[in-house]
Amino acid sequence: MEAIPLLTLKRLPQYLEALYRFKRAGLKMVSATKIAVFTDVHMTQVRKDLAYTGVVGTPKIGHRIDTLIQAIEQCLNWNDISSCFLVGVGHLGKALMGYSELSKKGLRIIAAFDNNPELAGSYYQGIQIQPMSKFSNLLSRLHVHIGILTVPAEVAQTIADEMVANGILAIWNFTPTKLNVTEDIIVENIDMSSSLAVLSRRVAERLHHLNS
Amino acid sequence: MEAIPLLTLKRLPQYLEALYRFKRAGLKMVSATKIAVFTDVHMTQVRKDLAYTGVVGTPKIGHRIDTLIQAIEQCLNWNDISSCFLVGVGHLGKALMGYSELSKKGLRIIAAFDNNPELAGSYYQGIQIQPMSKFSNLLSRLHVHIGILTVPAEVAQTIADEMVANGILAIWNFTPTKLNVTEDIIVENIDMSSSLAVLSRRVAERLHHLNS
DNA sequence: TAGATTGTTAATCGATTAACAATC
DNA sequence: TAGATTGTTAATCGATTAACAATC
Repeated sequence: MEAIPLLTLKRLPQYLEALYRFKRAGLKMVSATKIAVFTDVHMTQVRKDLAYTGVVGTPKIGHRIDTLIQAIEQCLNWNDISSCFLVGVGHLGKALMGYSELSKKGLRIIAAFDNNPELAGSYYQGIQIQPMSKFSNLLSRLHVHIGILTVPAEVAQTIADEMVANGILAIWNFTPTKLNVTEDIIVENIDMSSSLAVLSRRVAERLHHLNS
Repeated sequence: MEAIPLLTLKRLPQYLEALYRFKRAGLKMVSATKIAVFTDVHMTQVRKDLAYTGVVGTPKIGHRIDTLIQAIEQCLNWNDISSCFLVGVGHLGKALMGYSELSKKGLRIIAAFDNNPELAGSYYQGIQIQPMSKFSNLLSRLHVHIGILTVPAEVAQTIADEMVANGILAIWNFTPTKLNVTEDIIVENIDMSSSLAVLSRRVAERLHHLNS
């Protein structure tokens, strides 16, 4: 399994999105150029990125859409479904629990946890909600590697520690807290702050220009 | 208003987070080194990034934390609050409506919109929910530039078009749909897919290594 | 055949890191 | 004074873009 550049990895889902569209539109073949136009990525970039997936196109023709979808999904490991746990059944947690796209991207939430005793035992979107006390037991029984963290910022570190102590391998962190975990734990942050930083600044620049 | 590199911009909120912590811990001064350790960013990188905010530190001493916070917040325009509209009061929308950090980051949701007639007129977290038909009217009256998009993927483009038609300047897009808008509209995407791509791949690589 | 496309090598660009003089 | 820190210039690194030969 060779390394794929981080930025290539981040672009692959965009290509996939484009490919699904083209497929829905009834197309069978696609060129890097077409994908480039759709995704606003440079044509050569697309070609290079696709090369990382191992696909080989045919000159003058392009790529079979199906083959390309397969290759990218395989690259991202979105073919075989990984089970995961979600901790923190607030609005954000529920949004994810009801987000059907997740299973198309290789992730299935098989249990949710929340310390609110009123929720314990209930179901949401077909997923049972457990008290945090059951986390350890279920994790070891169910071979889960990934934890989704959607708790309030104040308890994020505590819950993350608990996840790690129980043997979780990777945390998808939706909280604004920078988690302090050992090197071997994989952490991916959904970073609203950095996105908002870019948005705010660009809006400010725009308004500034309009006024001068 | 000079340009700040995109990646610098994205790191500034991390520094801010660290600075708030240091401040809460009672510190008055901080060095780039300390921030670097906390954020896992290279020391020199931190120094360069801070330079973009215009602050000047004192050799051997470092920076005043308060000055630094001020400078970064100013850079990101998080000092003066921008009003914004949110469209799509599902779980994700509600999560944002209840997210108090937002106002600390210069954003206040002053109205929410949803086409579910049952919600029309009701309040959530003190924010009134309006039918989409009122969008245009309120926008022109209230001087709003930013729209938060938390609708289902299928209608994202339609609602975005509506926002743009009514004069919105920037869209913070929480849907997985790539919005097709004119050049002059600022779009910032919260891209769960690319984050999940990185997570999935890294987990797959890790498991692959463990098994070999 | 000619045009479109591929894959790849070379050139450019931008961002990160290293090195270092200045200094409270 | 010596160590720690700053700000800045130079070197390195990686990613993007340009150029081009190969080809169905």
